[in-house]
Amino acid sequence: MTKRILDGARSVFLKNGYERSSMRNIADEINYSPGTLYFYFKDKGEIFHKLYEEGFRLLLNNSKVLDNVEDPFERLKANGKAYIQFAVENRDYYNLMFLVDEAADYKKEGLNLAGEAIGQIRAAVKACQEQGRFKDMNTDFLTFMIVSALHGICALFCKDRTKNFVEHTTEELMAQGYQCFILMLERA
Amino acid sequence: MTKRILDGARSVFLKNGYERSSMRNIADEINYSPGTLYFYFKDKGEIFHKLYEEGFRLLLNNSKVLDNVEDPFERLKANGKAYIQFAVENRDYYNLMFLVDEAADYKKEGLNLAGEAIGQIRAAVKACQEQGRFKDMNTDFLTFMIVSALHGICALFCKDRTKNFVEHTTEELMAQGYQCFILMLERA
DNA sequence: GTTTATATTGAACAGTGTTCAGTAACTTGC
DNA sequence: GCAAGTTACTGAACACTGTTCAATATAAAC
Repeated sequence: MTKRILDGARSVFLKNGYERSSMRNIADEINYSPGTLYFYFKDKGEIFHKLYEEGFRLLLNNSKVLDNVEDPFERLKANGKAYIQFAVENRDYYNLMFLVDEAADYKKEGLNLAGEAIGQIRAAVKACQEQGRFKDMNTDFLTFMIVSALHGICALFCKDRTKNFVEHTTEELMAQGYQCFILMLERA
Repeated sequence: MTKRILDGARSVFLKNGYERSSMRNIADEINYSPGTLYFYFKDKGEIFHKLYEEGFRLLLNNSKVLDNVEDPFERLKANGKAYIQFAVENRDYYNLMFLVDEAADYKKEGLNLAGEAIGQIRAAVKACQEQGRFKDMNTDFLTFMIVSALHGICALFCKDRTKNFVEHTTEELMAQGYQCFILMLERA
């Protein structure tokens, strides 16, 4: 049962992180012998990739409801907020999706989930421009910049690099830092 | 000779990445027995941390010369540019410094190198504010936002997540994305 | 009931970080 | 010069890692 293995892997990966989880850990979790995992999956990386996909579907489902927001700038703002919220609520998924090297080996093949997520942001940016906002800016570069800012906030959070702002909690930093960013986008 | 070990470790770590480098790899590189490394260093993490420090000194030296730039906003812009340039030219150091979990375990003790780097940005932001710029924004949140944007650009680069912008090269994306960001800061 | 397909095992291989008794090579004191 | 002491270094061993594979058990088909 591949589902049983994935359930075990999810539990172990999201508890200890990818690098610190072993095939034997997963096998023990579901009372399997380590060899059995290789009957259903090519290697550790393939199990990883299934959870990587799972994370993206979660993220994309979260942001799909925001397509209803008509005003493109409001939609852009909501997308960013949802993105950060996803990272906070699913820190371990976020790590798997964006900060584990393993992902790079599988990125090319098949459906491009990261590209789909970026596509949503890009579409909102473009709609903003057609409405008169960000007139003098290149769509791709602006999109990349926005994605970078969002990812930066989440990556600092995921790798525990927020302790240098002693005056504020991590949650406050992320929320208020994002508000700052939005404020700047509004004025640009 | 700790220097000999660090030279070997630097060469191996920066070639294969931290997780994919073994103590035996390092020992082989300098014709030592694996056990010898433990005579000079407590564990793999301690070797890592020495190179982590090395990376920060490199980064801080790069940006120290920018203290001469009198205008605070120009200084801020130059700092960001130098930061991105550092990541491009020292991708593996950047990974070690900001994207390897190991670092978290050593973060607390002694001199806070990351805090020093952030302090420079913060000082420039504050000077900008005293000059009338970013008047209505909180210094810490704005600093965090700027650091996030810079880190986001570099983290996407380091983890090879720039392939979704097929139209442009990675270098172009980083440079132009940063220009976009600067443009927005200018108008805020 | 026998054959065939599917599941599952656990030992084995080469690799990992780490420890440690043993040895070699210098330094010091006389 | 020679013994004592310190420092440097070795390589085997331990428990772990991902992965493979012959052997075995379970289920399905005829």
